[in-house]
Amino acid sequence: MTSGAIPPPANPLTISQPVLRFIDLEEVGRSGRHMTLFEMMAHHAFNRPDHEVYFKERTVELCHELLSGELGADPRSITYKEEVWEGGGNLGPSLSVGASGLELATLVFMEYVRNGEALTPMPLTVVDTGYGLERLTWASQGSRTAYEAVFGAEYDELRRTFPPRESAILIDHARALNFILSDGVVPSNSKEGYFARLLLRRSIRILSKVPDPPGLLAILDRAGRDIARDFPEIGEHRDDLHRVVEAEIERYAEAIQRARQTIRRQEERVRSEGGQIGSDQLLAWYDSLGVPPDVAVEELQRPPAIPEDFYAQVAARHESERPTTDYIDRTEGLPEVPGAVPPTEVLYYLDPHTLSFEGHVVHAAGPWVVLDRTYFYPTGGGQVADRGHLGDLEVVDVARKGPWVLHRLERDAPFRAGERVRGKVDPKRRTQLMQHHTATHLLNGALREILGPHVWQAGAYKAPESARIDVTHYKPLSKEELRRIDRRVNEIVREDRPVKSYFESRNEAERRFGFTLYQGGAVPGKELRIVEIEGFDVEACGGTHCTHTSEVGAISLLGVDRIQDGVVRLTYASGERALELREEHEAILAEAARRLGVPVDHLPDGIDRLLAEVEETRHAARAKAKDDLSATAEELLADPARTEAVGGTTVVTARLDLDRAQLMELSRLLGRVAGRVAILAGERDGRGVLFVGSTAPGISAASVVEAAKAAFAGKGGGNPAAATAVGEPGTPLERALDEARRTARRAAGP
RNA sequence: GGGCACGUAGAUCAGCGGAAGAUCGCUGCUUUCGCAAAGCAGAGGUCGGGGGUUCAAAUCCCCCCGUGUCCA
Repeated sequence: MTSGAIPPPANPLTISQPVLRFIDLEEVGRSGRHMTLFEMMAHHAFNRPDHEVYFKERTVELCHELLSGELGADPRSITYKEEVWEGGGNLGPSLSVGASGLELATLVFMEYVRNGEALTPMPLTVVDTGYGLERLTWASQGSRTAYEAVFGAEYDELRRTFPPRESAILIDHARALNFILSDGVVPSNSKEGYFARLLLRRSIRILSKVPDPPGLLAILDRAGRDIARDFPEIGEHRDDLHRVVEAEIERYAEAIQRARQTIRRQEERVRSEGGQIGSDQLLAWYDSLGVPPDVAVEELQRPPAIPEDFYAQVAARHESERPTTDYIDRTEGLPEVPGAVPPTEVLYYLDPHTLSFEGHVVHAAGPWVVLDRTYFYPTGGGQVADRGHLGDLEVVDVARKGPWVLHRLERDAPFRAGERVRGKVDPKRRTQLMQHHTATHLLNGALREILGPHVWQAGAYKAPESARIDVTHYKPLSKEELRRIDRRVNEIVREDRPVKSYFESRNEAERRFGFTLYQGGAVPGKELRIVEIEGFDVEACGGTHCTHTSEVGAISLLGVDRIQDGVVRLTYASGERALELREEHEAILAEAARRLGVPVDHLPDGIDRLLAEVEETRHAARAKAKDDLSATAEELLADPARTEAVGGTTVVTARLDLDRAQLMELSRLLGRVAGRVAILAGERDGRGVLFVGSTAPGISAASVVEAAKAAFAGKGGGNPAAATAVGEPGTPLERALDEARRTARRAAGP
């Protein structure tokens, strides 16, 4: 709007909107004036050379009239401080307006565009103002802090239990939470969800510090009551908001519970090693376990002092982090189109059923072709592009760039500008995409209906093979919820409701359907394309859709994932593709049943039997291996050539055709009786392996191996009970074995 | 989006380069009219997945996956 690309909805324009501000979070309750949420009122003017609305003088005049006239401020107390404002590449002078030292408004006059160091005048100048409603309220009442003026009785009520700062934080957070939670934000560990979590957990912490505290839900309700008059959805979503908050309370309690346990164990370990918990450990616990320092200290027997600047130190821990922005440029790889090329008339919006058409080539470069009109749908809104043919050539991709639709052909386009060309959209693919897109809207509607109004689309993707929708939700979907969602969407399909796609003015659409229209994100423009599934779901959407729900065909849910904290993904297919998948699945089941030799309906039992059999076989094999080794052990002990008694120690020496693990097991069996030394040799990949086990007191297996390993250039080691070494290929393993035996004998000898 | 912590038996966790453990739960036996309880015995593990280093990896390194948490 400031650049003039999009016309303002009105000129002059007034707006009033709630604004969330998190950077001053620590100041809330402390400064007496900061809040996480406030109402910002504004009046704007967009001055074109041919149409001057108003600029500096009139703006100041209007502001002054409001403050001194309408609101009755003493004109002598009103101050104007001149500053330079810069933002979004634009800059200009600004005035900070205050009364009796309190800043009430900012008046910005955008005049210049910055290009590096150079400033060029803007094609249109803009008046941008901001008046803080809460500040005006405060100024008009003259109370000690803004909280008393703004929150009134709700604040006073909390003051009976809490100190001023805590009372202010509680009521401030409760008001902000009412807004963000009823706006579809679900508490989570990233992005806006984290702000919701932060506000909730800060509130819970404050409440937990007093005995018998008021309930968080009650505080939220009280804070929401007033604003629900202007924002009715806050009242309407009350029950859903309660469920979201309750889930978060529970989750936090679990996290703290786990953390307490971890803290106790860690202190025990540190103390057993003679150490002590330091304040740096408190920081680490807060960071990784989420446990506030005062809670951690409760668990410790010898707690460190909590640093005064604890939260500043937390911030310092995160200072060196550099957020990388994975900015994806959708127009990357697309060719430049000369500005003189006329924009493409897009016909798929109005008529998704016409798939064969004629158009004129208006631009062609390499494989890319722009037509004057097209029915090809370009990739966008989470729906992949159509395929088909232009003339005899295959269209392999379709993309949108600015006002043009670009068709990419399988090879360089033989067309010249002005040429007439026949386009054919692949009907099977298009039908499937339409079914998946409409199915996505159906799922979105059903999810909101069944899970609650906090559900908001967080992403979607519609391909011919399958489609998926990501929605905000605070816990995993239960089997029962999935079943109900499945039933509900297929019910709407069977009811054959009309799906209407039409254009409507933004204001009118918002008035009729509310902001839930913007499931796919904000859409620019004064006109919106609305896709309305009658009586069920309405969204602003540019995709191609069926005209009746029955055309979608049966929808099969294929999977559900939690893709991140607070976001659930459903994958599904409908129409022909759903049938294909069903056939595939049935074939897999039939084949599995055939291989198991059971009827399909006995498959689970058949698998159980098979698993039991496998288990049994494994058991038997293990037992047999053990028996074999036991037999070997008996043989060795009975063989005078391999077993000798020295003092109270029995030394068993043998070279066997066994691997490392088997040598180890055999040594263990020989060592069942105390006072035995097992010196066993085997081979692996042409290298000699020596394994020594000892249950004889005073004879260390490690020292035996240490003494013997030089004989076969071995590397290895171990502990007093067991040790092993592997030699170089071609070295005499026998010598190592002898050396080990001599060492053991010497150690055992009298 | 980034940092940190954590993934080991059905559950909760210990072990942090040398022969996979504890507690609870489970099964059996002893005891009891029976239950609870106790004692004894036993089953249960590709130590999240994949690479690498090493004579030797649950343990060290790298890459994934999952969970938690803090910060934008």
